[in-house]
Amino acid sequence: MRMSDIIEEFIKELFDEGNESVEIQRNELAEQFNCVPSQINYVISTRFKPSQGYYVESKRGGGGHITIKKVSNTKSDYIMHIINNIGKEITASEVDVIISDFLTYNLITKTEAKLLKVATSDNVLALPKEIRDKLRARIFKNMLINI
Amino acid sequence: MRMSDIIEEFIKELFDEGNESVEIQRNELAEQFNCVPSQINYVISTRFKPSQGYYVESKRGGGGHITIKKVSNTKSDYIMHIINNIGKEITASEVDVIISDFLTYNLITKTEAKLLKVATSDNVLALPKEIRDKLRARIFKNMLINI
DNA sequence: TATAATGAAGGTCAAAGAAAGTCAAAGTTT
DNA sequence: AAACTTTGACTTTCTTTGACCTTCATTATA
Repeated sequence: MRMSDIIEEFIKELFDEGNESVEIQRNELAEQFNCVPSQINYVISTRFKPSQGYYVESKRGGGGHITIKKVSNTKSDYIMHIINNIGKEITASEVDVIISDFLTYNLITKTEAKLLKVATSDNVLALPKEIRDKLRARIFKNMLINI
Repeated sequence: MRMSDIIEEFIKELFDEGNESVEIQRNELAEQFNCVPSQINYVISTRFKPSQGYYVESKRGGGGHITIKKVSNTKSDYIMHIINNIGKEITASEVDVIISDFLTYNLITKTEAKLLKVATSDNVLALPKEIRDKLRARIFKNMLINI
């Protein structure tokens, strides 16, 4: 196992004790794992990225430290925003646009995309248009809430 | 016997110890069998294809490795069987039972389960019962096909 | 007291190293 | 001849390392 993985694991274990944020000291940690300090930076920048749900702060100088916080994904924020902006009705092609957006930004998996799409497709929702677009909006919004 | 067959056999033996996935190191293995590293790629791409029930992941760089996973293709079989046995209508509670079954057998993720559930729930499908159960069956079956 | 020096952190970046991937040519089998 | 296998040169990706930079707190000095 690589050094970076070991360090990553170590830090993640610190979160396991129910902590929402974890404070480390770069040099201390580097010494503990017998690696150069900058390797800690490498681990943080590859394994604790915002896209992975972490937010990092630090302070230099005497008594400096690095604080890693677990953040509730901005993911849901964006999806929430979309949900709030869908009205009472929505067409299949509007849904399509939103889904490919989500895919582009990696907010949903391919399978999830397919599920969203098929559950809101015209074929499946074989109903009169007035009802269909309303129902689609309801289905879509409710599914999104559960992503 | 060809080198490729020997390597194939060797890897398959690793699975015999009940492992669901096997991790190898390309260079190490190549050295062990006295062949060039790229031959390992050849073996993997000809003998461990998805169509043969395997899924391969890898990582380069220091401590890199290749992970070969056996994928249960009973998955789609079982789901297919369920799909074929859903009639023209289905109730929310029947859907519930099927979903928790799938979860139990790890055929779907939690998110997928939630999506299936919400897209077929009575709340979302606020329609007269005769239409509702038919629509639900259509939505559910079509979603399942896409899992 | 205001400022300068010092030391203690952490940050950056690029080079070196370690694997794995690709692809086409050469060799074998069928 | 067609299909499959072996080989190796070259590429891409990820990790490790180290030299040098910036920031902050504390202590010494004008």
